[in-house]
Amino acid sequence: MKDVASAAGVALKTVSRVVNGEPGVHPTTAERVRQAIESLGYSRNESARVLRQGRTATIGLVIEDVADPFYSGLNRAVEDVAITHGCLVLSGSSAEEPARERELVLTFCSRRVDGLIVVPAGDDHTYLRSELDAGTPAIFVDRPPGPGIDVDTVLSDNAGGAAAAVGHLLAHGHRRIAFLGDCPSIYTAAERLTGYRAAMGGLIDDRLVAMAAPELVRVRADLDRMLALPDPPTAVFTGNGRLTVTALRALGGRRLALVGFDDFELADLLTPGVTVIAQDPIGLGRVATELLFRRIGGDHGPSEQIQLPVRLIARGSGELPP
Amino acid sequence: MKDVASAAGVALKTVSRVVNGEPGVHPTTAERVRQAIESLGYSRNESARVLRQGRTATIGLVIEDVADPFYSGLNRAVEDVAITHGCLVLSGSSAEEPARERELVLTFCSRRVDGLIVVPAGDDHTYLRSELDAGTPAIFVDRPPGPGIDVDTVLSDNAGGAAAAVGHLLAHGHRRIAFLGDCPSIYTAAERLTGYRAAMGGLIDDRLVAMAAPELVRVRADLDRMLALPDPPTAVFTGNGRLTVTALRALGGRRLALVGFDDFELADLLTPGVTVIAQDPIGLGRVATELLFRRIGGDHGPSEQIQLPVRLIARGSGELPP
DNA sequence: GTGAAAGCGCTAACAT
DNA sequence: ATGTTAGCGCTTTCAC
Repeated sequence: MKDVASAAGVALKTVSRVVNGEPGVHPTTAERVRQAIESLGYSRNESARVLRQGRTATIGLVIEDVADPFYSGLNRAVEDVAITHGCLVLSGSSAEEPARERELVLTFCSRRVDGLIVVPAGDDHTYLRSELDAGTPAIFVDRPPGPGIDVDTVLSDNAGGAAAAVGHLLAHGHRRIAFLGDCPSIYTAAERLTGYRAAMGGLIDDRLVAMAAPELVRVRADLDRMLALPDPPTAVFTGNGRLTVTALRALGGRRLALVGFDDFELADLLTPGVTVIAQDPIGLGRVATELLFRRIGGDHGPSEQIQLPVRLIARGSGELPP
Repeated sequence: MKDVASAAGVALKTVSRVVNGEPGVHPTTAERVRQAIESLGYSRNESARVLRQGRTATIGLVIEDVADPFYSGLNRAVEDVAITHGCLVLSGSSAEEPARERELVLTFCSRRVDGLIVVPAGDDHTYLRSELDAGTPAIFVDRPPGPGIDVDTVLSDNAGGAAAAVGHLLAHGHRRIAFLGDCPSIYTAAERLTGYRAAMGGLIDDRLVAMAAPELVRVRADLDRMLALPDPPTAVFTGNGRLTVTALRALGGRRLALVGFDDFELADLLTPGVTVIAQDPIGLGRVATELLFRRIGGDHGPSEQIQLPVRLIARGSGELPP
């Protein structure tokens, strides 16, 4: 910038004004400066600007896995909103490991991101306390923070969606409805179990409930065990997208009514089409990011807990008779 | 840092030494400094460090869409390699728009990223010349740069894969093989057309070749037109993952042998399973990022053009008889 | 083993 | 309309 200034025969500040489009520069001078910038191939050093202004024009996004279709859709929505605010997105995958989540968040903070969007992997977020106090806004998405941390939260209606799934199967005549959920330590899995239980009421049979990581071997064993019961399930509710796919593989040809939590591409092309409770990952990302920019903009109102609706999409598998 | 120094009763520089783990600090002093850091909740300002050192420990990644399964897999691979080098990843979606690609790249450059990984949307990359000259390494992935730009490139064997797909269908007795490709202006689409033509040899019939964006209405019209010919195709080769899925939807129940470029989740669960030419998005990302870090590390050897193999996965749809 | 001073490239505040 | 000065928080250099 100094070189540009001397090349254009003006002071540093004038170059700064031109670069930032600030008013109060004579058009002729401005043009001269622009020429100098062009011929020297100058481009402003954002790091220095950041250091001075305190704003990085960057937000940090921690998700479970940037390659997961659910989270990558959310990622895209975050990016699209960020770009309208002139912000870039630093993203990282926690891989469902609390330590990695923490490390990513703290790294983002040391880079002085303007705000954070976090899909938490762990349930202890006390490490965030000092950053929040220091004024870095954070929004939790998909899952709430651990106890004692008061931040904005954007969640899907997990329990309601699960209840709707079960209600749909009940309405189609099923009474023996199994639930395959993810590890109960994961918030969403626990919520969906709650919704399942509420909707099943007195029909609950614990032998029809299995909760663990979505591994093919494990899911196949669970299904085999349930189907070998004297009164086997006639329908199954799977607790997330990966479990749905794993269960379909495990079922092989066996036809069982099925409703899955989470929509996925090609659900309509399978035979039968897969009935799902569709979350709105793009909506989650968009709402969270808009809220984040309100906070960055200085909105210090009480923390908000937003819940987004889910919707049932009937495609055939959930309408099979018992 | 100043506060920490005075709290610990030492000079600024000593705090810096402790923070950076530099040698030459008395253990007792170091401990006192660490206590001060702890109690003040201090964390180093990376922006200032960057300003001073010139390294941002950040790389920029421009892909078509962070939400696309192919590119999000690549994104994850880039992240995983970057993290082993202590780097974070700024990612952005070009949405297949050259202007957006350019803007993202230049924004990343003005933030002084240590390196760039680009899936180009446009074919004019002269705007990168000055950045490359300034020493910012860039790796192009999936598609090569426009003319006159000499950078490292990591591509899949598009033509070879397409030829293998057609060869597979020929081996199963097909002679009337259609090709549904993406816009021919996209490098990969053009390469795959080349491979298709080479493998078809004298069997080429231009009425069986259609290239345009993967929209359901258009793909359905193309297929309908081809299937209404006096000698309709008995097989189709689709030029990318989205076209494969769109073609499957457009075909509805009609059984036609099919091989698709790009693997996708659930390809094995459809009936019949979908035979594909599988690219290795994770390999592309990993190889590109490893090469990038070699460049960042000071390797100024001649630019490399790397081609990754693809492999055919037979699942049923490509083995249907004519 | 420790510290003082200079300066990275920029912008904010205050001249002129 | 333009220029001057100070300083963002850190690392580098060199002195103690």
